[in-house]
Amino acid sequence: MWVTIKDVARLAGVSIATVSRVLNNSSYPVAQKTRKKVLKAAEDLDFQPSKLAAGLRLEKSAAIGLIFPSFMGGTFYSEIFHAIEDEATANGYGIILGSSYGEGKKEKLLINLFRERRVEGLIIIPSSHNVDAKYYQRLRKRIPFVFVDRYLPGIDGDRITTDNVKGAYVAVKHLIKLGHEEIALLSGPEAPCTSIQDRIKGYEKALGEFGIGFRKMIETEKDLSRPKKCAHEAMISFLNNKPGISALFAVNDPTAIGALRAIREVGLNVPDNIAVVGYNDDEIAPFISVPLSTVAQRKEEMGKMAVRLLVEKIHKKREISRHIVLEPRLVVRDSCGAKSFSRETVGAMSEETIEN
Amino acid sequence: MWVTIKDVARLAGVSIATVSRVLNNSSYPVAQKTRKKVLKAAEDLDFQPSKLAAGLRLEKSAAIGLIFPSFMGGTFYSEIFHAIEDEATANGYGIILGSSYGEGKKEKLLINLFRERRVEGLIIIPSSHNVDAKYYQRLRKRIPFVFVDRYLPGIDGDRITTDNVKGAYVAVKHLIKLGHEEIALLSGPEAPCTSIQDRIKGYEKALGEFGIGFRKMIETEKDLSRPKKCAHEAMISFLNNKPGISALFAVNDPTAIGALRAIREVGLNVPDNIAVVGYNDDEIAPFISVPLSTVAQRKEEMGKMAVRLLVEKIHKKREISRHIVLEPRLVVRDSCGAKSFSRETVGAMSEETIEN
DNA sequence: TATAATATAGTAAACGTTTACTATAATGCT
DNA sequence: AGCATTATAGTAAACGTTTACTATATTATA
Repeated sequence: MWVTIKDVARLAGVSIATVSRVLNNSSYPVAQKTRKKVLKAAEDLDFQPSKLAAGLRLEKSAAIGLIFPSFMGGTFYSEIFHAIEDEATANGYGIILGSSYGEGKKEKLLINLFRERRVEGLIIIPSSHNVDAKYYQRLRKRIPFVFVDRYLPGIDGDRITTDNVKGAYVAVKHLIKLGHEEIALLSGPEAPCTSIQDRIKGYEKALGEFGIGFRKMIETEKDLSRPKKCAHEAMISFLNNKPGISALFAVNDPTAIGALRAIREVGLNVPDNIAVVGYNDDEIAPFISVPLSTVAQRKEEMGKMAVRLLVEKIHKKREISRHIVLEPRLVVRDSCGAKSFSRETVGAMSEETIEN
Repeated sequence: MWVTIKDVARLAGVSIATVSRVLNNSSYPVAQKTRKKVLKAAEDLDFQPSKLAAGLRLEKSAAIGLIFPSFMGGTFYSEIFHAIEDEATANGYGIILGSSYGEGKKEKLLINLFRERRVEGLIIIPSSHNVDAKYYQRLRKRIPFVFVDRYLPGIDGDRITTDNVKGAYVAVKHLIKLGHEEIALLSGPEAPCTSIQDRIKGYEKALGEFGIGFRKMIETEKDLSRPKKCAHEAMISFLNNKPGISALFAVNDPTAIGALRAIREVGLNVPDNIAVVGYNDDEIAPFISVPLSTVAQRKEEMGKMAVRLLVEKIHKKREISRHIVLEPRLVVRDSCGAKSFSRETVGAMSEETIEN
């Protein structure tokens, strides 16, 4: 069925060893004219060397596995994905992809499938539902992996995250500075994961620091594929109870957008009646009716660094785990009432990357 | 490094043939107690059979390759991707993924890489830039593939698309029926591909049918990763020239959203000054300031059918090509001034699937 | 001219599976 | 008991590479 190195060898009138050497341009000396014959033959036959066979022989697949919850939650994961893909390609790795839908079970299944394909490492945005911690303990000894965006608290291993406590803290503090005291928090459709939990901590921290007693968490339904709808519904029923809030911190932009719509629908105005801040700085944030203030994450860096950490680990250049924490950045637009800032202002936070 | 069938055999005290038979639960008879021993041993060793080795031996990788332009253009491709993934998983196939960024060159590169990995088939949303037609002619004889959403005009092969001429036609006709005569078309950041070209045809067709002479195409920059920004900028500079339009048909939702923002910014109102219709029915469409009227595509069906077509082809159940054309559906919301329709109304178009 | 060194090419084993073929033990039938 | 049949398990070849090792031709050196 497929053209093999043997076919090329026959056509070129040389041995398969020679073909292999030419095609991998190995350092082994091959006469120029032989080389040309081989190249010509390979070209003529449209030869594609089997990575299955090479992988078997070399005991490396040149592939890494990626596990994402879903691509439906705004552009956040998409941006990370593209960064990972670019960096992986640049490093000669192919990508095998699966979605966990936030389910630990599906995640474990995917990991096992990927292991059967002998991926050399895994990049995982871990689920927070039905997670088998023991499984991960065991996994760590068998294959390198890196957590991105979130992590599993009990599990040691490389990870790269944003400082979500800080991000949320800065966002909420900003609201407080604007004079808000009744600030609610809207959580998204994902089950509580570290990144969200940390944002909640940041929210609590800011409130606590300013001695604000008012706190309200709005929970949504758990449909990962329709984050805006979930947020919209939760918010509508929340607002119907006249909660008397003047500001809202949404744990991500899709959620914020669903909320924005709900606020409008009950006849209120953003930012005058309710100020809103989101999280992620999705591509769409500047383009909605009231441009959304939000906490930006360094998505591209996240993806890139994830691959680099992984490659480091694969090449055994390092034994101990690294935790990279990226700085968030508050982006103030109109939705939190800072109209004096004009259209877009970047908060004064440092952008340096902290490693620990 | 990895646990092999040999290790399992040794631990269980049987031959590797037996292990293989048990683990694949082949029809070949194996004594119950032997089976148990093997299963136990495999479990204890956390054995993962190598798909590289099995693939080599069986001459099939149980993987398919996916090529998307990018995941940044709204949720359209994300939804298709998830549908493909689900259906592929259900059929026992793994997914290898790459983004072409709309570039024929990158696409070709990816296809070759995927072939080296011996994918059994390809699902491609083809680029329209730098495409090597001859390459595809040749490819067709070597590996099954299916085009989704768009296709390459000269190339015969399976494909599944939406009837884009009709979709655009219905959308524009709807605008005309509302009394609009100066309707502009806003194209997106992607290079002209069949799906967009067909939408343009549908636009022309509707205008022609009603004897409307006014037609205006607004072109945007070609940055696939920032569709809204591209649309926004193009639209701003378009509106600054006081073009005197009363309606806009945007070739997709991200573009429409960028335009909406631009319209607002120059002090105009949607739908009163300018009515807008988009295309795709992205998840966000109902949630923006003015809920977006748009043409819905059957994304899930698209993804599912793509896998089914491909699997059919892989199993050689069919020689001739199939073209599946899905029906679009106009979803009328507020952005085109049909406020009498209340919040959301589904157009009366048939939903049946036409095959030809 | 004989010999060492070098350039070039080929042979064969190994990677981890699956499976056709072969071998042996257990059972059924007369 | 003797033979055919069946149940069960093992042996070895093959899939397409890479590469250590071996072989030969060519060139350099004395």
